[in-house]
Amino acid sequence: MLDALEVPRLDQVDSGTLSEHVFRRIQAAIVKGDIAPGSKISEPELARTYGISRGPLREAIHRLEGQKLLVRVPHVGARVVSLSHAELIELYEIRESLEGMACRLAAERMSEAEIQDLRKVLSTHERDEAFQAGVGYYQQEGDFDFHYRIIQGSGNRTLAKLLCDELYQLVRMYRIQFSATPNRPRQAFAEHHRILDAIADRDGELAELLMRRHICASKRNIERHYLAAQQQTSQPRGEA
Amino acid sequence: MLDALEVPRLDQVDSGTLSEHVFRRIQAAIVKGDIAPGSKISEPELARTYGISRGPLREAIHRLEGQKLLVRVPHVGARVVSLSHAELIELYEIRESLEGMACRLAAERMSEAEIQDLRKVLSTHERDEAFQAGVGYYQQEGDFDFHYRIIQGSGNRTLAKLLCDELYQLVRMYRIQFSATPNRPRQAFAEHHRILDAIADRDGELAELLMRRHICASKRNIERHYLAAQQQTSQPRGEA
DNA sequence: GGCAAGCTGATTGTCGACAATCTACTTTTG
DNA sequence: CAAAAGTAGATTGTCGACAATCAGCTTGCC
Repeated sequence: MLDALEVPRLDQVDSGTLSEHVFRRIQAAIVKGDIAPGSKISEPELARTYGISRGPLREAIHRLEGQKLLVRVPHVGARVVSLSHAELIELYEIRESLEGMACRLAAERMSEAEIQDLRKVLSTHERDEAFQAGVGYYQQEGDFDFHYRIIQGSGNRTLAKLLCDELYQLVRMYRIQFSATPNRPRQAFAEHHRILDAIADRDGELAELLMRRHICASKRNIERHYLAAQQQTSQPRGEA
Repeated sequence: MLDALEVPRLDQVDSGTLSEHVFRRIQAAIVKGDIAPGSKISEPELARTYGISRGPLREAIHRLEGQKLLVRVPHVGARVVSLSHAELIELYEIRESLEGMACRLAAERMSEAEIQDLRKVLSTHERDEAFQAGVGYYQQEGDFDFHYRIIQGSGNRTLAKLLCDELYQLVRMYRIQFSATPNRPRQAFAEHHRILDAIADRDGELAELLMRRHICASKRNIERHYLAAQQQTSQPRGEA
């Protein structure tokens, strides 16, 4: 009778403050693209939408700004972030450095059980997502996301907070935006496997190198995307 | 007659919101150590101190939390951060990776004028601070700080925002706490010179390596500090 | 006498209203 | 007719008060 009475799902509820609740809802809406990048955030409108006052809403907005999902300018208001090509590349360069380091540490510190567990995650992806032809491959989240697990496995909790709490949702947002690339998922999957092999071999140096190359490949993929989009807008009747 | 009338000091004022103002004041108080690490932040008390209501104060607290100078727990309140030994080391490992990268980029992208300017900053430090025997060497701030300039020179604005807007004040806080180390300032100064030489030579690889070693040396210096403090507390009458 | 339960005081979370500021439109002027 | 100034509306910033929650103490019970 006391199954789940006293324990209020510690990992999901995160305190029942309205601010926290609304923060997560808006976060999801932005990452999923339900609120368009670059669009303006109206405090009174959102407050009505979620049925709360502007107080906790403003708190949520500030936290979203900390996650780089919103850009705020005093006396004007907040807008959903819309990274320029250059800014997105810069973000990936930072990831290259940080996740490369995390991967090296993970190779040195992850337990055998964690490694085996991660291998299981990869094969789950292989089974479930191969059918979807990679459509949803990039929409994995949290513990089901390869990169997320590697970072957690680094053992550097400060690094994990930085990457997973602050930058992760932003990366995820753009990951979803670019998820329509045809062959990239299959390639990324192969790269993940090789990275995990290096970790299992406890070869930190190689693991770091492979992770850096993996992120660099994603970066180039985005660059190709932008280039294609630009050609399409500058020469609209070229191939259409 | 219109010298500085219409232009309200763009770089200093940052909008005249109370929130912004109080944010900067509390930030300075924490970094300088006027508010002790680990001490609790009372909203009503601070609101009285600065003569504002709790609204803008809470906004300032949230921004301080984003800079990792405060740690907040729901329904309990905020405390000034007090990094454990392990967390401080983790922070320096992250700096090693990120500032190493920034230094490589700076070697590739900084203009000759910027390099010459930075050399001037170093010699200013040499003249002014050599007399103070390094007491205030670590209290340089913003554009007068070698690391800050290197990061800005990297040209990666996303990286600069991350390091200078979010992590910088935290680093500065601990830099001030550990500033009493006798020989370290002189050594750090020599290392700065060698890093700048590598940048002037446009040797990105070397510049990155030297910066990483420089930060690693700072890290070891901190470790020595902690070790000494621990020996003193565990064996109080050993050397006293 | 020690420990647990209830209570008191203070603190944090939330709300609605007022003031300062910005955006967009209208009006006026060259 | 175009551009600039003025104005109206809405939005953001700020405030004080009330409700929910937590920390520490007193009280009662074993």
